[in-house]
Amino acid sequence: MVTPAVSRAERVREQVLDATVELVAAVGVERLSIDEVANRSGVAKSTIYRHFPSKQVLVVEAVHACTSIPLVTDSGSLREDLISCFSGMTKASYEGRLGDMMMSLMDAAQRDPELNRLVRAQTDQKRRFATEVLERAIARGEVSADLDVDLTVTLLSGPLVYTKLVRRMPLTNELIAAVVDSVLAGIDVGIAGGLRTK
Amino acid sequence: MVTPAVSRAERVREQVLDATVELVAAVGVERLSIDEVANRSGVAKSTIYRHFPSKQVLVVEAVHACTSIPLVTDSGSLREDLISCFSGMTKASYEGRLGDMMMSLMDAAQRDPELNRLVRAQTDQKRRFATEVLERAIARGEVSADLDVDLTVTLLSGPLVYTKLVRRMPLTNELIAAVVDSVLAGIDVGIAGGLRTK
DNA sequence: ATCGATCGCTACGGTACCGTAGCGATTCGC
DNA sequence: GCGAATCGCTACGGTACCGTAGCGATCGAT
Repeated sequence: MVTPAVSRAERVREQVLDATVELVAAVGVERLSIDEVANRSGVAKSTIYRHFPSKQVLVVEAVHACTSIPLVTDSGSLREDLISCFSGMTKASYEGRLGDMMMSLMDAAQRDPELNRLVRAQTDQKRRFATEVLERAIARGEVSADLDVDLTVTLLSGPLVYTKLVRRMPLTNELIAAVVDSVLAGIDVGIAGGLRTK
Repeated sequence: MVTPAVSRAERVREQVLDATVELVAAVGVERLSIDEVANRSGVAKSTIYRHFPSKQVLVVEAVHACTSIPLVTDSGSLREDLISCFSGMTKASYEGRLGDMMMSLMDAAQRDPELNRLVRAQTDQKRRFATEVLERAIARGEVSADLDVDLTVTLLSGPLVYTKLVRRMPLTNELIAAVVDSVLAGIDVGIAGGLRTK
């Protein structure tokens, strides 16, 4: 038999992580059981333990496996960049497989230091992307340097996360645009009026 | 012995609910066990089952037991009312004992219809309070009737919930005021400029 | 004071999951 | 191809929790 494209070890690893993602999305982190992962993945429980020493590690790697880093655009327009940025980020993190895990992940992160670091790192990264977009706008004079960037990121992220996680409503492009436009409108008159030059 | 102020049944009920709140805050809804509630409350497991037929019911009643309805002020100033409204609501729901349960509660609500109704009802009620405040401002002409009230409530609630649940940072009065002021600034110029008459 | 209701306590069988071990079968590196 | 590593499978003892039952003690209403 020829050597397959992916080794057996890799194939096993993928199957296990895939089943883990499905299970966490379905029953949550707390009720995730290795037995069930073994059943769904078709991988023996003993083999799972050979690859992942603990449930904690398994979940962390499963999250990593379905985490994608969205592109940060630089169109020259703050509005366009923010919409693009938040559209990419929210759809990557709060929809699809990762989105289905997110709530349970955040809950478990309150008690698990490892998961806490993971979730916090992802949150911080998303905030950094948005911060970059805002600081570029400041650099080119589109927005006043007096802008409270951190608050603005919260004003932008909050409503979207709240809509998805708490209200469990879809994150439409219309909503993202409406949030961005509303916050930009606030920036326009925010500090002393006419701070946004464009 | 004289008849106590509260009957034994009431005292038992309180002890059980109290221990349940503590435990849910500590280990989450999923890992809540009746055995542990019995240990912490000093109430026998069999007695707990006499009062609460299932863990589901127990959690729901425990949440009800530490839920308070904040007052909705009517100062005549939209800004003051919003700050007062969100200050009361967020501190009632996202801080203290209920706040410690909230994340786990929302996670469990994704899989438990009963908890889902409970969480959704609380969210809807908070939104209704904020909606009332905004509609009163519209009625007295402080804000244009064209205002998208639902979006505005999301713009106000989102950043606060996000700050508390996702970032796990304290909800200071400064933050609440900053969010309210930012959103109000956006409303001012939001639709056609100068919609806020005051 | 009495008597029924309630409670604390203990124990039970049943279930689910843990993490490990042994042993053929399969696969991979050489 | 051949040896070694890996895997699937089964089984194991141990733990935690479930929901129920029995029984003596306590409480509460009359």
